[in-house]
Amino acid sequence: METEYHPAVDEAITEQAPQIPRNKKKNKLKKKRRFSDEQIRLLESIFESKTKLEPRKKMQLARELGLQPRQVAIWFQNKRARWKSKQIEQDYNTLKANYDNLESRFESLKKEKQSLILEIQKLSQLLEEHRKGRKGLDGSSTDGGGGGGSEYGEIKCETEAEGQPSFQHKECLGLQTENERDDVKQTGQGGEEFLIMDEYRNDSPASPDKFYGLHSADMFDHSYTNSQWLNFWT
DNA sequence: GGCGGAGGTCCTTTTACTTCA
DNA sequence: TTTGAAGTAAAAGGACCTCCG
Repeated sequence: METEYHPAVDEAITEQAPQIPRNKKKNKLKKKRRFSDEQIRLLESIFESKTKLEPRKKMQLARELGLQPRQVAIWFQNKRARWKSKQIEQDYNTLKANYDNLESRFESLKKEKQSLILEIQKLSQLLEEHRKGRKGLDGSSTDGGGGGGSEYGEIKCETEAEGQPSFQHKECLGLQTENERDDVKQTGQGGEEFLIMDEYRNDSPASPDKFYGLHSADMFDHSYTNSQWLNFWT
């Protein structure tokens, strides 16, 4: 709360800048008055350029303001304290804003993670159903056409990267013939990806980094603690 | 190098004053 | 108009540090 300054009152003070008693208890009649706007303005302007006063400058300033050098020193002292607490408040606000920002990013990533998990579950289920279907048809079909039509119309092979099955692609591998699948297993191409899917299906605690093929530490602030990440992924 | 005084800062508390319900 | 609570700035007091003789 800014208190209003009364010039009339102040005139009395600056004229007779209080003799500062070291022991105020012995001087009950001591008057304490606020500094004038002009005095404050000058003090503030000096403070802006330098927060600490050299003794010489202090004497000079005291003369200019009609104050005791000690009053000037005390004003600077109090001003530094006020300035510091303001700085702390500003720092707090900045940190809080950063924290809030991170928190909202964290929440949206959590949601994204959930929807990806659901998607994976759906796809795994489809894959499983398809495998069962293929087993039932074994011997009755020798179609080696490379997985043309399918009852699972929603799964489409969108990329065909020269025999290197992509993540999407391996779902399509499930639609290929047993022979082709065996080829993939033998060459090891895409094998680990099947493994990952199996791990996921078996509810094993597959590492998310491994699963998504990236490192969380690269995506997020390194200051995030292990336990916090653990909470995130569990 | 250790000592003590002077003078400075920082931190906490007290005091005087102002505002407002 | 008076009064008391709350807020604020000025000042005091003490701990600590540095410099200097």
